[in-house]
Order: sequence, then C-alpha cells, then structure tokens
Amino acid sequence: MPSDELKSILKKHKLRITDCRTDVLNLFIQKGSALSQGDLEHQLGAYDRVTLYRTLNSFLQAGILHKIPNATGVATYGLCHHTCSPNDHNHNHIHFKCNACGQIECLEDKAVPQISVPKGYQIEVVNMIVDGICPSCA
Amino acid sequence: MPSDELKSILKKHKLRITDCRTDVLNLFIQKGSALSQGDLEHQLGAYDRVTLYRTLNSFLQAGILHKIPNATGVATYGLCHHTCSPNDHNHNHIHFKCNACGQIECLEDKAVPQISVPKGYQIEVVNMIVDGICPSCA
DNA sequence: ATAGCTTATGCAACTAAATTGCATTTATAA
DNA sequence: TTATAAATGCAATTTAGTTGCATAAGCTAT
Repeated sequence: MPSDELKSILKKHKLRITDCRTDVLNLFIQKGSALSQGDLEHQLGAYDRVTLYRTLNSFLQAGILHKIPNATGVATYGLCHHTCSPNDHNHNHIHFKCNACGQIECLEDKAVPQISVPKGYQIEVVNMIVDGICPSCA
Repeated sequence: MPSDELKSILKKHKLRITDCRTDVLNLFIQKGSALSQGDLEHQLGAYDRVTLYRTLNSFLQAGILHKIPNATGVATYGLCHHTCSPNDHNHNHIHFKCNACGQIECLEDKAVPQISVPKGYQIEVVNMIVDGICPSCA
C-alpha cells in the first residue's frame, strides 16, 4: 500500500506518523490476518519489542485494531473494518482460528448472530470465535 | 459436595484420586463460575502452583473442564456440563464475562446459535463470549 | 525554515503466567 | 503388601507484557 495512504489513515486517527506505525499498519493491511506482537517482531525486526507493544496499544485505543479473544494466551489483533473510534468499536464479525496453521482471521462478511441472555445480564460486546481448518490447510 | 461423589467423578474420567484433584473439583462445583489457576491458588493455598496448573491440564484432557477463550491473557476454565471425553467436548453454551467484577461464567442454558462460514472453512468448535455486566454487579 | 513543546522510541529492569526437569511421595492394580 | 506408574513439590526457565527514564523524533506556531 502506498505510504501516503498509510499516513492518511494514521492522521485520520490522530496518531503521529512514525516509521514503526506505518510499517505495522502496512503489515496488517498486507497480511489480512490477525497478528500478535510476536508476529510483528518476527517480520519487522527493526523495532524494539516494547515499541511494538505500544504501537498495538495505540492502534487499539485509536480504533485501528481490535483485540481478538482466544484461548492461546497470546494477545492477537485484527484490523478494524469500518471507522472505529476509541469508544465505539462497531465490528460484529466472526473470527476464525485455524487449528492447523494457528492463524486467526476476521470473517468480515459473517455477522455475529443476535443472542439473548438471562434476565439481569447486560450485554456490551459479543465475540464469536470459530476453531477449525482454514481453506489453505484443508 | 460429598467426597464420594467427587471421587466417582474422577474415577469416571480415569484420573487417580488425590487431595488436590478432589479439592479443585469441589471448588469448581461449589463456585459455579469459571476459575483460573490464580483463583485456585488463592483459595486452596495448600498446593503448589505447578500442581494446580497440572491439575487443570489433566481435567482439560479428561473432559472435566473446558478452556474459555477470553482477551484477558489469563487462562480460565469452566466445568464441562455433560460427560465430555478428551476428544469430544460437546458443550455449546454461551460464556459471559462481567466487565465489573471480572468473573466469567457459563450460561449453560444458552446455546450458541448455528452459524455458517465461507466455503472452504471447516468448523470444529464454536465459542461465543459475551462481555457485559452480570446481575450481581448491575 | 525553525524553535519549542509534546510524543514516540529504545534500553534495562521488572512482573506475571505458564512450562520443564528431576527427586520424592503417593495411588492403585496385581 | 509390594511393584509400578503417576502425582506432587521445588527450583529454574521461558514467554508475554509492563514500567521508568533518557534520548530522539514529529508536529505546531511562529
């Protein structure tokens, strides 16, 4: 993706434009799948671990990324689809985790179905994560 | 819960009967909510951290517990409802995480709705985790 | 263009979660 | 009751994530 576009995305979210941020953002856009700090470190060796963690947190705050709940113990992030703001993350799609390759991806077109919970419970966010085998591994 | 019943549950899952295991199992049954290793350590001070981790893993293997995906970074486990075996965990209920008290619980009566995924994806397990406010905190 | 303020980065140190190896103890089946 | 296989406890290690601080870099207003 052209660097101008990356910069305008960062600008839109009121983040300072730095090499690390443009590289991280670019990687998320190129890969398409969810990434962890470890993935970033592996592929963008140039930056300090701490900087990558802080970049992920800035992006989370800014609404560029969303955190994907999973049972692996490693925090994993995916690109926000529409314009999300710090307080209003409005993605409502299913996440898929491949048990073969371990990759997690957002199924943007698959909406999380409506649910009901027992009386007294208040719903704030609903997450759905499907484990299985992805097309590349099948 | 009477100790005989606890023992029979362990026996049914082909696990040796030890103090740690009966205490851990009993705690899960009493509490009703999901627990992490830290919770166990806090409430059953008598056992070594490592033993508790290993107990959780044995129970997971045996099909007594299931791991609940979440974004907190701490592995959390819930009792299996029906008889699950190592290879066949057949709980299909929604999990609820309270943003106030942090507790996670299984909504046994709330089934995860059926979903479809794009062509080429194979579904193995579907997890649904709802974040919000629980009745006690509302 | 640049001076000055604010924010980002890198390094070191630290906390917390989870795992591994090994010696010892305990459960259970014969 | 004894032999064997498995569970426990301890120490050490790995991995994930965080914090503090000095330095470097981005941005705003002149």
